[in-house]
Amino acid sequence: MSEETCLCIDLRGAAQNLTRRYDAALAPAGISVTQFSQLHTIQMLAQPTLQRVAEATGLDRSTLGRNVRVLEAAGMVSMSAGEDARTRVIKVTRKGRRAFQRAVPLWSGMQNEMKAQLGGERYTLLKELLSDLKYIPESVGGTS
Amino acid sequence: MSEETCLCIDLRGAAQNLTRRYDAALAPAGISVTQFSQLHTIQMLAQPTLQRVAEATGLDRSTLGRNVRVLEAAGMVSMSAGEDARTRVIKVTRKGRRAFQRAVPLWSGMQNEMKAQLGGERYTLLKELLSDLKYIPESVGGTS
DNA sequence: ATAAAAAACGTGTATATACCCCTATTTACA
DNA sequence: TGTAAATAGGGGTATATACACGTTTTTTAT
Repeated sequence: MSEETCLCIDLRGAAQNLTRRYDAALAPAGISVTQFSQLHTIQMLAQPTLQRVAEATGLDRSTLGRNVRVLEAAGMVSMSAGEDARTRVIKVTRKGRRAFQRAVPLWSGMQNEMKAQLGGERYTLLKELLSDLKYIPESVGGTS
Repeated sequence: MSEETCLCIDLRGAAQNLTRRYDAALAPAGISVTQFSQLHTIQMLAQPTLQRVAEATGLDRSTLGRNVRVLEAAGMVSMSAGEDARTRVIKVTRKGRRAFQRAVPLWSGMQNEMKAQLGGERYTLLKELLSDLKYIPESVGGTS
């Protein structure tokens, strides 16, 4: 009798739940898991434009812009004009690097906690399944 | 060399992706997947209070209140004072029921699309893993 | 060289979400 | 019974997110 639950809603619920847990774990470093992830991306890309970061994260450009504004207000990143006058280049500040570094072990702790909770094999499986969900097939049913 | 990705961020990405797909699928019925899910919950609970729905969905009460306000503005639900003067009771309107009914086959289509994309066994596995993620263990490492 | 197309960004608007604090009402207890 | 505690909601504030539209700058094609 129990009805089938919505995969999308279940995914969102799990994401919200984990967000709370990760945010709580990172709190001592003064950043959220969103900020942690974005600082990481910006550092990796080395002075990228908003567009680059948006592509790398899969987020909408305007979303990214607003998220980065939060990081900027917190003094974690700074923006400056790029060579291409249309662009603005993002740099992680010293404060941002320090916060990120402090967050790394806390984040690792949470990742390990999740591996422990799910079990290593199931953790790997979940990562794989989530990776599959990133790809939107043109037509799942097939056209022919 | 490839660095480990954040489980939380991966989950959120998948959830955002699926939300887009489900929303697109439900668009002909005039509701989003959020609204679909909430209409379903409200119908199941039969004239519940905000609190009841919040508990059932695992969302914050204030979040629920704001979501329901959107449904109310769309004419999908109506609110009226409950016996307990502190509460407000939510009812799905005829319009809401019609929209929900029209959405059901579209939603089922998406669910099947996801099963097809992942494969039935992996779909089931994913549901199981997501269910596990709903439970926050007091202490994963164990205290004793 | 110029006009059209494309790219990068900002803003407006809207939903989804959470946390905190305040108010009104109900319940429990002493 | 009268007061303290618990419960249900509302509103403020803030982040995360997307889409549509407009502006500026660069590229491309003629």
